[in-house]
Amino acid sequence: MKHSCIHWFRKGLRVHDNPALKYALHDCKHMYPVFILDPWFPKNAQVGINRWRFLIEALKDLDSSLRKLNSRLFVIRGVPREVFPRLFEEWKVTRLTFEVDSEPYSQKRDKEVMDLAKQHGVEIITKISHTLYNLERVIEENNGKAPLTYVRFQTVLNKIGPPKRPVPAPTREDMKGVSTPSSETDKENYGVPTLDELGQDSTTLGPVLYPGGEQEALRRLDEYMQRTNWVCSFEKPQTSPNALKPSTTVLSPYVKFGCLSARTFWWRLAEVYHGKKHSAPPVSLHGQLLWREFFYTAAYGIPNFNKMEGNTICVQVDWDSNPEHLAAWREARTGFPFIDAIMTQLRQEGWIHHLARHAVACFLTRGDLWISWEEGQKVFEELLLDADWALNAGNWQWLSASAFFHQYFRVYSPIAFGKKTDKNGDYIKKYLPILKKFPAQYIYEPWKAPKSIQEQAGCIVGKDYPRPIVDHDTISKKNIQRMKAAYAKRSPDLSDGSAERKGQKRKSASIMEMLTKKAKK
DNA sequence: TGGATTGTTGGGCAA
DNA sequence: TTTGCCCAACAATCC
Repeated sequence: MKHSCIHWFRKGLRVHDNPALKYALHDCKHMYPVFILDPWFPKNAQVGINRWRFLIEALKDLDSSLRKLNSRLFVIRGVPREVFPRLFEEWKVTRLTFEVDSEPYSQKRDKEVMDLAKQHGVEIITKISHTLYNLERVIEENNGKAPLTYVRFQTVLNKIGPPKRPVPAPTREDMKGVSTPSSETDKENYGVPTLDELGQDSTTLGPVLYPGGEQEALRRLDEYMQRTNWVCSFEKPQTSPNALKPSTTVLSPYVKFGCLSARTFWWRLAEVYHGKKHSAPPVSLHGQLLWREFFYTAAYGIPNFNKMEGNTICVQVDWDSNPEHLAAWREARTGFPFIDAIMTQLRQEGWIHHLARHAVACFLTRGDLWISWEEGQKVFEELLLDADWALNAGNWQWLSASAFFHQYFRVYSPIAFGKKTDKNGDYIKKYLPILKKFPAQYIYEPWKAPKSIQEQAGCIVGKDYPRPIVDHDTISKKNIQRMKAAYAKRSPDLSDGSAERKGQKRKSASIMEMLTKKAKK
C-alpha cells in the first residue's frame, strides 16, 4: 500500500535527526509536511515579537529545505482539532507522523488529534527526537519518580547508556516516488505568515542577532565545534553573564524550536571530546544538554510543574503582590543598573546569559522584591527566544529556592555580582546608554555618586535614571528569614506516617548538631 | 535505617 | 589574587 501521509511539524523544525519525518517517507506516495498556526496564539499567547520573528524564519528555512527535496511546507491556519478532519478528507490521508512532545498542553492536543485520526482510519506514527532520552524510561528507571538531583539523574542515565545516534536527513533518494501535490492556490493559503499577519508591529524590531532556522543552527553549531579547546575546557560557571558578546553558544533558541537536534548536538560534542581531556557534567556542554533533559524529565513527572499550588516539590511561599515593583522589574527601571541592563537586553535581543537570568530571577523573588516566581516565568516566557516550558518553570523554581535548590541564604547581590566579570560596567553602559558617562566607581550604584558627579555625567538619579526601588542589604536579610519561615512551615505529608516521624527525628538531629558544635567551640 | 554526605555557578570578610 | 570560613542549618540521596 502506498500512503498519503501528513508529517505534522510542531517543535522539531528541521529535516536532520527527524525520525518521524523519515518514517513518513516509507511506502509513501503523497507527502504533506504541515505546520499548524492556531490564530488564537498571536492574540493571546505569551509570545513576544522577537520569538515570532524567529519562528517565521525557522518556518521559511524549513520550507526551503523541503523544497530542495521537491516538497514544501503547508502552514495551515486554524485549530488542530478542526483542521485535521478537513485535511484527512481533502488529502485522503492514511498516515500521520509527528515527534513526541512531552508538555502537558501538547499531550492534551495530541491526544485529541490521535482520537480524530483513529476515527478517520489514519495510522499514527510518533517518534522521540526532541529529548535525548525517552522520559518515561528515565522515570521508570528511577522507581517511577522524576529524579530531583542532578547526581541522581546522572546515575539513572548511566544505567540506560548514551543517547541514541541522530538520524540522517532525508535525501532525494528517499524522496523517490514521493510527491507533494500542491496547487497555485495552496501558495496563497498555506504560505509562511508575515509578522504583520500575526498582528505584530515590525517597526519596533531590532537587528536580527539570532536568525531562526535549521541552516543557521547547523552553521552556528559548526562554528562552535571548530573551537576544540574552547569546547573541551567549557565550564558554564566560568562564563561571563555580562560579556558584550555572548560568552556561550546561544544555541538554546535553536534547540528549543528543534531547529537543532539535542542528539546531534550531543554526538557532535562527543566527537570533539574524543581522545582529549575535557570538562564534564554538570559544567560542560554535555552537562548543559543534561540539564535540559533533567528539567524535561521533572516537568513530565511532576504535576502542576509551572505553578506553586498543587506542585508537590515546590515550597509554598507567601509571595507579595506588588504590581509597581513587578512592572519596574519587567520594564528595566528598578534603579539597579545591572538588573535593568539585563532586562533591557532580554527585551531587545531575546537572549541573556544563564547567570544573568539567575541575577534577575533572584532579585525578583527571594532576593529582593519577594514576588512570585510565576510572575517572572510569564515575563521570560514572553521575551526569551529560547523560552521552554520545562526549563523555564524548573529554573524559576531553582532560583527562587522553591525546589531543587534550597540554600536560600545564597543571595545574588544586584551590585556585587556583575562586578566580578565586568568591573568597568561596560555591559551596563551598552544597554543603559543614559549611564554611559558615569565613572566606573559608581556605575553599579549610581545613587551613591555625589551630585556633582551625577551632573557631570549628565544623569541625575531620581530624574534621568530611577532611584533603587529597594534597599538590597536590608531587604535581602529580611527575605532570608522569610524563606526560613516558609521552609519551616512545610507540613509533612500526612498520607505517609513516616514523614511525621522523619520530622521529629530531623528536629532531634539538628539539636544534636547544635550540641556538637557548641562542644567544638 | 538513620547518620553522613552532597549540592552547577553567593557575599563578605580575614588572612 | 587566592583560599577558607561563616552565614544558618535545607533536602535528597547514599550507604
